[in-house]
Amino acid sequence: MTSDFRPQSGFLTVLVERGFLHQCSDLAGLDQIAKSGDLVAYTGFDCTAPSLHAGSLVQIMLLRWLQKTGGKPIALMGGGTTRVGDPSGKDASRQLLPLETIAANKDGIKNVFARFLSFGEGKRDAIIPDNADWLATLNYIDFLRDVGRHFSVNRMLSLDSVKLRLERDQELSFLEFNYMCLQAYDFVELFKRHGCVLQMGGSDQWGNIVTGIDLGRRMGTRQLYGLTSPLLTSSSGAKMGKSAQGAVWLDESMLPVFDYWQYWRNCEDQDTGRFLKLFTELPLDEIARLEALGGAEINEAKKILATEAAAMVHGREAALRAAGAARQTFEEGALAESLPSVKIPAAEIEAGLGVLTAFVRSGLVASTGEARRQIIGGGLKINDRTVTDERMVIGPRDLTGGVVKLSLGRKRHVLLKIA
RNA sequence: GGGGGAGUGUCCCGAGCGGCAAAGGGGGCGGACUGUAAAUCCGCUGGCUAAGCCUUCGUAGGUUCGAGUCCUACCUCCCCCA
Repeated sequence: MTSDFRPQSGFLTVLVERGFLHQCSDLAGLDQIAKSGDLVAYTGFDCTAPSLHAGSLVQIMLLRWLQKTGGKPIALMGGGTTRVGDPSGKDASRQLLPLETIAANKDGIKNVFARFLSFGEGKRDAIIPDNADWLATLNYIDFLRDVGRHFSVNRMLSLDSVKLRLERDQELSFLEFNYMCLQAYDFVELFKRHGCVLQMGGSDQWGNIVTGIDLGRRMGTRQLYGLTSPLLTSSSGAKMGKSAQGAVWLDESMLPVFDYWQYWRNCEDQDTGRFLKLFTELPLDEIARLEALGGAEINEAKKILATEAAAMVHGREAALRAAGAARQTFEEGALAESLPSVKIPAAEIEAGLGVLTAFVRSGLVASTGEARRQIIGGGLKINDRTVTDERMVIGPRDLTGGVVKLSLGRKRHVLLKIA
C-alpha cells in the first residue's frame, strides 16, 4: 500500500525502507509533522507478563527509530488497561490479573526500554507514563457523559476485534468491550498531556487506534494519526516471539543471552533479510549484500543478525560472548564457558548425581519422565557423549574444570557448574 | 420460563459398546538427512523414589468388583420455542 508514497521525513523513510509500515491513517499528513521535528508518538504495552518478548520488538524498534529521527517516543504502560484485558486477536477472555501482578509486570517491562530509548526531561527524551494514572481514578458517570457519549456502539460492533468474537459465538464480556474505549481515551489523554499525535501498534491494533483518532476529533484534539506495523510471522507461518521452549523473552533472567542469540541464528533462510531490516540497525546496502548470500553462506548473514539483534537487547559485549560461545560449541566442538549454566552444590556431585535428575535440574527437560524418553530417543548427551543408560551417575570424574556439559539435541546446551 | 445439545489428556482440535493413562490429527521435542535453514522420513509427546505406584475426561455426590462412559444435583456454553 505504500509503494507509491515517497516520504520526505526521516522517520517515515526509515519505516518504509525497512518494512515497518502496514497501515497508516494519513501518510502525507503524518509525514509533514514528522518532517517538522515535532512528532510525539506512543505505543501501549500491556502488563500481562513480567517482561516483553520478541513479538514486541517491532514496536520497540519503531519507538527507537522515532527518537533517532528526531521525534519524542512515549512507551505507555498499560497499568490501567491491563486490569480490563484487550480482546483484540484473542479467542477467549483472558483471566483477570491481580493488581500486584500487574504492578510487578510493569516494573519488569520498563526495564526493557532502558537499552532502546534515552530518557530524561528534554523535548525528545522518551517517557514511560502509566495509564493507570488517569484511568484508575475515573468516575463512571462522568466518564460516560464526557467520553462515552462519543462512542457509537454500532461502529464498535463492526470492528474486527469485536466482530470476530461475535461471529464465532464466543463470549465477549462488557468489561472487555470497554477496552477500546479506554485505549481511545488514552490517546486523547496523551495528546493533552504531552502533545502526542500518533499512536503506533501491531496490525491487530488498527481498530483500537482508529477509535482513538475518532474520539480525538469528537473531543476537539488536533488531527491525530495512527500507524500499524505488519503482524510478524516467520516464513513458515509461526508466530514471532514464540519458540519451542516458550516465549523469546527480552530479559536475561528469563532467557539467557545465548538462547536469545540462538533464536535469531536459527531463523529460516527466507526471513534473514527481513529480520535484519527490522531488528538491526545495519545500513540497508549492507543488509542487501547479506541477503543476497545463497546456500550455506546465508549462515554468515544469520550470525550477523543474531549478534546485532542480541546486542540491541543485551548489549554488544554480551552478544559477542554469545556469538563466541556458539562458535566454540558448534564450530570448534569445544566447551564454551559462557553457555547457559546452572549451579550444583559440590556435595551432590561428590555423592553422584543421577542423569535423570541432572537433566531436570538443568532445565533442559521438564521431568524425569521426559529425560527417560529423550534417552531412549538418543537425545541427551553428557560432555558430548550420548547417554544410553538412564541409571548413569554423574560424578567428580565427569568434571572438566568444575563443569559438566549437558546437551539436549544438537542445539541446546547447559553447563552444570560446581557451586 | 419451556425443549434440545455440549463441556475429554493444563498447547489446540477431537474420537471414546462400563475394564482407559484413554483413538486420531495439529503443534512441539528428539533422531536421520542437511548448512545450527526449509522440505522429507522415523520415534516420542501425564507424574513418580518406575516390571510397581499416583493423578487425569466441567464440579460435587451416587450406582457398580470396576465409571470418561450409567444416575442425581450444580456450574458454564450453544441451539430452538416463549
